[in-house]
Amino acid sequence: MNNKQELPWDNPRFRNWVAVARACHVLERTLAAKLAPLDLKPAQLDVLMNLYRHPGMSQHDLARKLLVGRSNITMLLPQLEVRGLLRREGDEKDKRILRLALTEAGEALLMQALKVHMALIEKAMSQSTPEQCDMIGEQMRKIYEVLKEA
Amino acid sequence: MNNKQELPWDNPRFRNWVAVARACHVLERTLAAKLAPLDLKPAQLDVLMNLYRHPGMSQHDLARKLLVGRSNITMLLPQLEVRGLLRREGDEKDKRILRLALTEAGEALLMQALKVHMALIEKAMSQSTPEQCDMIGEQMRKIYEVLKEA
DNA sequence: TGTTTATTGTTCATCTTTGAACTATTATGT
DNA sequence: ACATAATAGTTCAAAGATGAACAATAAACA
Repeated sequence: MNNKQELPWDNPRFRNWVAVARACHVLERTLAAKLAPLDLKPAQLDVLMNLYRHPGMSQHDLARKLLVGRSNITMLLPQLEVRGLLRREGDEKDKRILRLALTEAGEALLMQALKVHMALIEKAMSQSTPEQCDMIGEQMRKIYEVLKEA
Repeated sequence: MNNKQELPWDNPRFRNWVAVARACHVLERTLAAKLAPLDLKPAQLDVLMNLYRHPGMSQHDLARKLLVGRSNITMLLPQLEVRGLLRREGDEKDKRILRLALTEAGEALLMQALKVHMALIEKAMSQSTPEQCDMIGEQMRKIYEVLKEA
């Protein structure tokens, strides 16, 4: 009963996805190290990035964008609010909702952090042609869509 | 001073990498949900997979493979050892080293978990042609190599 | 040999993340 | 209007991950 041929490691999709996961993991850890001088963690940078692009979003929206629980956001935001990087103001129509936005300081720190992030990604993907890079992004967006509602 | 054109979101590499990270994140969370019935977490599955492929490896080797700290391994292994999924035996030549290997039960559980993992990856990457899939894996392995020694 | 340096694994304090239970507010349905 | 559902955010306890300090062992080298 030799079922070695059915092992995942012989399957290209499996092997290649493992490579994706490993690349993600190592890039995340490298980013954490490079962000340390700014006293910022990857999760916090994700928050700042999303608030920059979607000012006025609620904590619930933010949690969904970041693929984390709402309680995680609750624990994460006060640190950034105390540092004066973002504002939270109650929605006037719906008193349950807190609307989030970056402050000037938050935007300034974000720009510094983005330089670091950008440089790292440039370095990581410097081996890919623009066509390869776009194709990768396209496939990954498909994967996200397939799994989002699973 | 309009520097919008220099923002990362206008950079294809940045946008595409964000898609990679999101796909990774959502697949990891989906995997965690699908592994729950086996009482196994993704990190534990990673351990079992590595021990299957590299029986006799040390905890230090395992930590490097998984891109985590040694202390993480120390905290992770006893749970699996108590469940009878793996063995730890001291190396005879070097008494510092503990050699790791799966038990029969560990191998059996791994096979079940791999079915789940495999099915999920198949579903996620079903939209990609074999050529696209291989190219993605190739690029990701390059990224890993570039960042490994950063 | 004897001393210093490196390596392996553990411990521990700290930080992060998670999910369930809870409060307050809004929406729905009768 | 009133009761019931659903939603936004918080709290809290438990689990996970991290890195520094440590003990035991091995390696390097004088």
